[in-house]
Amino acid sequence: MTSMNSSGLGTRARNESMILEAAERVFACHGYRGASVQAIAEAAGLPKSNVLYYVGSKRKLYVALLERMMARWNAMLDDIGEDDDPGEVLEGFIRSKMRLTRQHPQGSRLFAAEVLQGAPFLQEYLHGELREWVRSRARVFERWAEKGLMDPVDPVWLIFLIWSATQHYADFEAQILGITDQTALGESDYRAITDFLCHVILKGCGVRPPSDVDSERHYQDIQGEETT
Amino acid sequence: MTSMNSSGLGTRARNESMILEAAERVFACHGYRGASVQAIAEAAGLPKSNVLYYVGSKRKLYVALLERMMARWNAMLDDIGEDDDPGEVLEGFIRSKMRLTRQHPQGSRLFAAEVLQGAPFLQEYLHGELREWVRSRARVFERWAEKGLMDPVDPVWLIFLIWSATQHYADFEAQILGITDQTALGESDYRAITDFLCHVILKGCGVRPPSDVDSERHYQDIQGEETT
DNA sequence: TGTCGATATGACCATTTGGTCAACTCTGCT
DNA sequence: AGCAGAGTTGACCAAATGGTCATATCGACA
Repeated sequence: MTSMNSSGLGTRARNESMILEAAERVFACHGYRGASVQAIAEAAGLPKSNVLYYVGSKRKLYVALLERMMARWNAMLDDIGEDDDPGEVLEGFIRSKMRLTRQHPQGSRLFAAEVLQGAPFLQEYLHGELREWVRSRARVFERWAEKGLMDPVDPVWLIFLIWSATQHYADFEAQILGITDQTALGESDYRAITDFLCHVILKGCGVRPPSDVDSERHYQDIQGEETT
Repeated sequence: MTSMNSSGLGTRARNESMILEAAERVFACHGYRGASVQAIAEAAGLPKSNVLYYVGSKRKLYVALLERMMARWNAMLDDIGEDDDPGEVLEGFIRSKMRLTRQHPQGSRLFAAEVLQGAPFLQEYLHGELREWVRSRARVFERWAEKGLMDPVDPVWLIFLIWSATQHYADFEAQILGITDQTALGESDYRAITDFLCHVILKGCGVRPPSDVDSERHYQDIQGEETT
């Protein structure tokens, strides 16, 4: 029987998750080089030696965090076909990405920091899995455009537009809070932003929005006017 | 007469600009903490002591770079009024921001890294100048919406959308190159991306595009279809 | 030629870096 | 009680960190 303490997790599991959480914050803030094991240890409330005992090395810790974030991202992706409804698919993509950003802001920033330094640890992933995913989507978008279901925009840039617009609310949170004079973005902010992005992007590439009244009542006041 | 060498600049001016250029690269890549004076010195091809002789300290160098970038940003901003044409203003904004991103990718990344770590050196700027600039724009956008010249979208989020979509092509260049399997984004890429963003964003918030045939022939094939 | 300020740089310093290691405690089992 | 393995941690290391300083060289002008 593996020992269990009051928290319900084994010692190893509990400490490792504390370390991962703390490390995600520190790496997201200062990048790989700028983060020190000492700072991570302090953020986790453990001595440096203990951190290294669990994770082995700074590099292994960093890679583990990146892999966790990529796993979250992959878990979000569902497959699509050219017979699906463009509006539903695009809106679903925007909403999923926004949810990911909201639920894992530190992970999103960690990813941003990694890409900022040239993605030395993610080359393989970017050139492999992710590229294939983007291409498969792009093909479907092109078919939709041929069918007249959306404007003939470059699908890859459309994906990047969605990526950037959603990613922004994690990576540039400090800028947004500074400009809007808030201390945090609340649930209502995220809902409104998501609705805004769905409205502008779908309309902007000529996609008819999905007309599901049952789900979460998407557009509210913004929707309805079609340039009269 | 201040001495002039073969390059036409004084020794000080020449070395300082070399150091600034090198430092921008290194800071953009690794952030403030992750960048070392040694690395900057090597990138500039000078001994570390010489770098510190010119710039005083790592912190002063970093602040100088941020200020230079903010100056570039400020230089880009032109004032607008509610009588201006929404399409022209929005498109001008997108094109200006895209040009800034293209001409100073390292500076853009430097800014991103600074905001990622919570913008400790830019709090004042974000809460002051930049906030007022955003607010003044927002007021004009709202008037346009009241006049029926655009959809009643939240103007602040619209500004952030433009910011993120353009900023993305500097900050996430590694990701874009990885996915599109290129080694660099060329002039034609930037032109096409800019046109794409203008198309989607203007159309997405219900703004009639400016009809200037004379300027640089903006939309080309993409334009013309209005959801038929 | 000598002088003076700007430029250049190696030697050096205290501190911090990632990482190792031996010693220690704790916990469960026989 | 005694043993074993997991967990814990301070001491320690070589390397790198930001920064100082004394010294040396340069170019222009007297």
